[in-house]
Amino acid sequence: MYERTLNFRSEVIALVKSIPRGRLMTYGQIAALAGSPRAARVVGGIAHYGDPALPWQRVVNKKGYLASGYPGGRRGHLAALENEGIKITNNRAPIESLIWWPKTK
DNA sequence: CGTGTGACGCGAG
DNA sequence: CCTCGCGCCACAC
Repeated sequence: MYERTLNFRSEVIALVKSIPRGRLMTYGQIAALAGSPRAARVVGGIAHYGDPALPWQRVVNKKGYLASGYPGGRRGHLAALENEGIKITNNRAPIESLIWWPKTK
């Protein structure tokens, strides 16, 4: 279906908005839930050019490392995450314990 | 309207 | 263990 692409952007936005404070999701995870498991890059693209008001600070890469293009750089990203109670060590977040799954238990 | 780049991820070598 | 390359979609120019 050709409306898959339109849904993709909407899904990504909806997913990002649904991430609770203090929780994290990965780009690949969001991409997969939005319908394209290998479109992690696209999520990054939406993050940069899309709606800046969304809580993108709760989105990190699979290793838990911070985003380079975040406003203020990794430093700004780090500050935003620590502001939510997430402890960052060496530019990396403990995603294993903070990862958030919207529909999974 | 066509092309390039990007806040990523994973398989192969 | 490491480095390299492809895939994916959106958005800027």
